[in-house]
Amino acid sequence: MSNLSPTARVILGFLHLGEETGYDIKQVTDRSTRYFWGASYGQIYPELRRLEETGLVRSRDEPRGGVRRRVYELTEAGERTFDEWLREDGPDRFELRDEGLLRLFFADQLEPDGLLALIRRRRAWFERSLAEFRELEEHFGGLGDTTYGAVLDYAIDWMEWNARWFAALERRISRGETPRSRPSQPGGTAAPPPR
Amino acid sequence: MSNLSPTARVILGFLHLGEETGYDIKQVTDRSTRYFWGASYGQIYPELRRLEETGLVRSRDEPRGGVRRRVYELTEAGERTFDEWLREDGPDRFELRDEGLLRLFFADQLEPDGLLALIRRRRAWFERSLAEFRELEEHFGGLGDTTYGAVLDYAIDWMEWNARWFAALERRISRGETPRSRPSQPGGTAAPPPR
DNA sequence: GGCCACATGTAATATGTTACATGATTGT
DNA sequence: ACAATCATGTAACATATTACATGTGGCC
Repeated sequence: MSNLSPTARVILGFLHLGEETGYDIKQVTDRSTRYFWGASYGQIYPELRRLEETGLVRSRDEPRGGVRRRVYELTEAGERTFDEWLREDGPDRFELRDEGLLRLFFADQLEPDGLLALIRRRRAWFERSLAEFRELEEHFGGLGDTTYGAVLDYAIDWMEWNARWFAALERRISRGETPRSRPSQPGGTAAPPPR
Repeated sequence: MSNLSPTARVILGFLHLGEETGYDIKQVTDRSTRYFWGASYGQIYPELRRLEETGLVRSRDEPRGGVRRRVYELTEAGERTFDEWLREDGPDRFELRDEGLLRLFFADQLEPDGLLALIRRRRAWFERSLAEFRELEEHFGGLGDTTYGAVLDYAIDWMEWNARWFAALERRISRGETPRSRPSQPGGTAAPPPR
């Protein structure tokens, strides 16, 4: 029963991967897990000290020149706890806060043009997101056959799927059709299989 | 510039749709917006009073027998504010907290069987979710050509897509293949962890 | 009598972001 | 000289969940 806070997991994970300081962890989360599990300084630094009290990490001062710098690493207990969490069969937290979806949910009072604008903005947002993830992929140069690479694949596929879904809805609305096309799939096309 | 808190939007939306009491709003969010925008009593009741102070809603006591009951409705200012929010061109909050994805991200240290178990659980979770949404659809008997019906369609399609994506990943791993099927970068077998 | 649904509310707790304060080093 | 980056940290605020307290009315 690992009683880790969600942020603690991110921290243990990145210490495991070799990150050293709280600053490092923040930098790397901002380019990776941010999209499904963020962390701010206000969480990271206090959590690092809690983890040290619990004995899951240890630290030492390792200044770079005059820059104060505290380097952390996992203890054996930390490695074990992290590994246990990875294998645990508990329910995974899954939470979404999506204001665009909320708007669409309540959008029946909008005239077609208003609705169309809303959908168009959403599709555009997903397309920008997609471009962002593709840049990330390019920046990291492939990431090899790693599971974090697979997560990036997932993000890219997901954004593509979203862009397509809302493009299909957009077409329907702009043709003067109603927002639902059931029982057939949007645009008549089934969701694309993962590559 | 509507300065509504997210929960306030949900409340205005459901009052607009005809819900009356804080209790009603909680019931209906639990069967609908919960998946992308939840609300608990601890938010709803205080928020209703704040909205009344701001003049966006008005209320009266309307007991049912001896059961105390406070009925709310939108004022004109409330309707206007809500409509403005629907049309606003601001950025929409989009936040995801997905522990399963976090696990997959860090799963490189697992042996194939451990990884497979993780993926299988995730696929199963999406399949249960899908069934849940389908039940919802059945329960509501179609929902007609409404935008909230379209949101339910979206949820169903999305869960289907997820189940399929992870089923594909599962197949790859169970065949002894690597987690990624993308054309990988030339020269690179094992890329170093992100630094 | 006991349980469930209706109905309102608060307190404690958890979780998290933002803004700010501090200071060294590196590059322009 | 100044901006950016490295690096640590805290305080204030925002947001939200959970658990609890309270009570009516209907049903078996």
